[in-house]
Amino acid sequence: MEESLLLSKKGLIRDTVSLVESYPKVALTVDCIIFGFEENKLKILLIRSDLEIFEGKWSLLGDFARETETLEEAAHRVLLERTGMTDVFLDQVGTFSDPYRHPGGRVITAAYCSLLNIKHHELEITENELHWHSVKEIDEMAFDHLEILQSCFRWLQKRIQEHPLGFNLLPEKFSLRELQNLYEAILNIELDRRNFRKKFLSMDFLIDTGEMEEDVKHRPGKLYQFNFEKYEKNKRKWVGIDF
Amino acid sequence: MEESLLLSKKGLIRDTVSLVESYPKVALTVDCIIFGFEENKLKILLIRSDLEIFEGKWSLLGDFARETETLEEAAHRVLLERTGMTDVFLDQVGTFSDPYRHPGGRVITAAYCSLLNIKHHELEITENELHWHSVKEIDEMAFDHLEILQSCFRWLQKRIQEHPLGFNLLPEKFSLRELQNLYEAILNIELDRRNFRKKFLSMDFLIDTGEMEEDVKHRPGKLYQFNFEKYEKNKRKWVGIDF
DNA sequence: AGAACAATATGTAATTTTTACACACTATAA
DNA sequence: TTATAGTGTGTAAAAATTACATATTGTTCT
Repeated sequence: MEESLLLSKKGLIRDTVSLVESYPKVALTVDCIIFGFEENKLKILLIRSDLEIFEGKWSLLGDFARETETLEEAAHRVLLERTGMTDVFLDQVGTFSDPYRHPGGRVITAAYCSLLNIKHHELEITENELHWHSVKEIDEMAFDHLEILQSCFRWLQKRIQEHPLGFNLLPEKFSLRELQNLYEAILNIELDRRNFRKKFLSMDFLIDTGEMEEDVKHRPGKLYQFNFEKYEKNKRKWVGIDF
Repeated sequence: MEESLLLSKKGLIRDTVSLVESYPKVALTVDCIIFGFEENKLKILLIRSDLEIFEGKWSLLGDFARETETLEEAAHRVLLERTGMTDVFLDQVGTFSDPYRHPGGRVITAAYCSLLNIKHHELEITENELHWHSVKEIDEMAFDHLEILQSCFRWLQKRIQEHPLGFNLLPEKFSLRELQNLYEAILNIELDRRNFRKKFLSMDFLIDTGEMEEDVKHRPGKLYQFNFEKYEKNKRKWVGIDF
């Protein structure tokens, strides 16, 4: 084999830049699926689509990825730009690549899930009618965003049974009832109050704050905190929640 | 608001094509992580990298995605081109987007996992030294492929405990011992023979073929088949394997 | 042919986890 | 003061998991 600028003696590719330039290029975006929990309902943060073709339809928070950032960084940036949040849990759920999913041409999008506490994050920016929607009531969206949402919802259902992610949706201090409502709402099942309590207390990462609920019109329940430290330490051994 | 070609009266974007054209574009590839099982070891199909910068290093089977195919279609195509297989299970595991993961510039890659039976798929094409490698022995790869492999391996470990995917790695007819070897190899644990048998038989999707192992130098075991139909039917109720 | 060997096949008792409940307690509201 | 609607705790039965023992059926060695 003759040596050249493109190929080495052994026929290996030298000019990787030209190689990459020869690939077809596509637009790449991230979409953030931001879950919250309020009034015992799972909610999601949406904006109005700003495309005429989707006039009136709701859309996920998304943006194209910049040249020098990872998709995860892009998702964090979108989250920051839209909600002002930093330091938040984010997980890649999937990448959606139907060539015709965007009316303007090929756009691939990576979906990132985030769970946050609605009360802790008052919406300061409400451009494009940004606000919380009850997940159950959403039946139509712009692009393939309904499909993406459903995919993320299934992911969440599975995830909260394996990891105590749900705590990110609750206030710092919460009652066992609130925790149970969260699980019931997301999994769409009813759970036995006593067995639920037993299960979570036996996992041993709830801290009794000594405080009680206030402003409830019945006997107030104890308030707990999530022991992140203990959870992180015992993570390996911990297998799941299993309802 | 003035109506224009770009914007509607309400300020909504009309020209979606220009919108997408304004996004930065990146090269997009798929990489196939093809697992197999042989000699009681989990294996993966690799080729030699054809980039000089990675001379001698091993690389996943990958290719850029074409303009009109989904990533999943691209993965199926790669699989077909490299192994001749059609009709195979494929699952998206994740998308890797470090801006510097490819020496020639930004290339995003989506990882797809596939499990197949090595004996059923003799390698006809052996270009680029395509062959099976023991997963345990791989400690260096081209690009970020080692990271991708590890990510897929963890995915597989989790997945075979939730779904009977492992059957795709075995011959059509297999003994319980082979099945146990598979689980032990992938999960890297030892399982009690009697309890393992009990667990799988109670799941009730193994068909006793009536046939026995041959060419073994000890008492031959029964051969079973996986009852895909029954599994599909009871999927919803079935929660997992749980070791 | 017979004995040693190396697996398969099956069973069972003890333990742990899950499930299905009952009842006492404490705040609010009438 | 009492009814009501929650919280907080316990417990017995059922189911699942675990830790084992023993019988069976081939091969191999002498």
